[in-house]
Amino acid sequence: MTRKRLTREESRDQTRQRLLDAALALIAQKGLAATSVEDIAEAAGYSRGAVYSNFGGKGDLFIELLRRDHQQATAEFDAVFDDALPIAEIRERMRELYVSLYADTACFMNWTEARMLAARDADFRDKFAALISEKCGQVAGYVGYFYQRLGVEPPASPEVIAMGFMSLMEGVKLFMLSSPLEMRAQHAEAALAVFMDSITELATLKSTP
Amino acid sequence: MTRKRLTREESRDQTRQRLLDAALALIAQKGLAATSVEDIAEAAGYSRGAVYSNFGGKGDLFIELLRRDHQQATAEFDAVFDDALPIAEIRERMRELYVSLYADTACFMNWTEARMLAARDADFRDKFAALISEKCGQVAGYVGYFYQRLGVEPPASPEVIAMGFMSLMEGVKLFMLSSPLEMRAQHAEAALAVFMDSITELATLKSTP
DNA sequence: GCATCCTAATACACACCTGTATCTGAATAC
DNA sequence: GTATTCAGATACAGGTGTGTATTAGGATGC
Repeated sequence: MTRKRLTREESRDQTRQRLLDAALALIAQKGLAATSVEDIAEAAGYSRGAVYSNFGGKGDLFIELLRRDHQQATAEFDAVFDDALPIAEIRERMRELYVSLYADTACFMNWTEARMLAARDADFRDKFAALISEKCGQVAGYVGYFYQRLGVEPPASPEVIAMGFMSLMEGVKLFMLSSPLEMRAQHAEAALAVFMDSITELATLKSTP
Repeated sequence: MTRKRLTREESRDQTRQRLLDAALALIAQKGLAATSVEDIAEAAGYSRGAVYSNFGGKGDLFIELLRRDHQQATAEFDAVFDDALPIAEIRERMRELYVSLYADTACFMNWTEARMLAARDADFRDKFAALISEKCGQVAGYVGYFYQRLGVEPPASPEVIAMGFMSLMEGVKLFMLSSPLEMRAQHAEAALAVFMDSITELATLKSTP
């Protein structure tokens, strides 16, 4: 019971975080359209007024949710991407990070929901673009770094490889969540391995002719 | 004006097809949740009564829409997959079919919407599974056929390769529609080529050691 | 040509959501 | 300790949706 007395600002931030947490879970579960402002507020332990007081509305809150998630991921990403570390260490940490990110189904569902929204709504697409652009840059940096370390000419620009990689991941994950009987976890791994191994094996073969 | 006088059954079928066509376009554009029964009926030139008279409701109509699309794709698929034709001919026709299917954005959006729904709703997932299962079988058959003709051991089961292939396609397409500035058409092609070429090139290399 | 049947239109009852406007009570300032 | 400020609750007005029950009118059968 040593709960610290919160200042106004801290309290407000706590409210925002709780609302975002509730929205994360609910939207992942029911979808953005099926989730009402009331649902979110209630799940967070507030009333609708709290949402309108803290965000412009449901759409605004959703963007904020994506932004927060993106920032968190960026922070974790940056922590791994440290030039001082040996390449093997970076690779291993990156693999762990990827596994943990990939396991987060709620976030995945929300990003996919966002993609659908972006495909349909030009306004949202513009806001979404800023986030995706950064994310692409990060992954492309990682891809370029590894091809450079390997001393192999990449089969396409790092940006293109990065986007292909992300697309493959997202496609496999959505397939798995929507058709779990067809695409079991082991199949997903195998499918990813086929594509990834082909690329890396080919790169390795070409690096030592 | 030689419009044939329709029998009741023909008339009813026409109504159903028009409703499905309208739903196809509207749901692709606005999403399932944001499309009301009234929207669909009105776009098709009917009133809501027509929908409830022909389908169980919006959800039922959506499943029917997917089923119809699946059947059409199956028919086109079967037409190409003819053992009597030389392999090169099949390959070329398959490529054309794939390009035309891939270009159909409205259908793609609806299938992706269906995937999201399936990921969230167990009941829908079961109905969806039947369609996806068949589709996977078709593509897997195609994959197996080609590896067999090539005389190369596939790097994974045809089913797994098929699902990986489908996931990649869908992932790239969704990326392109949601982030058109990042993933332009040429990038999408390049990204697909990287993965596909790696696999086929590797297979070819291994077939002639 | 009349009775029947069936498709689709219309009317109704109910539920839900949004956004704004107003209010309340607790935190801050002096 | 009183006044002020602000986060969040509550009330309200308006709009939209669903599914069912009823109705109208053209197609079918005899």
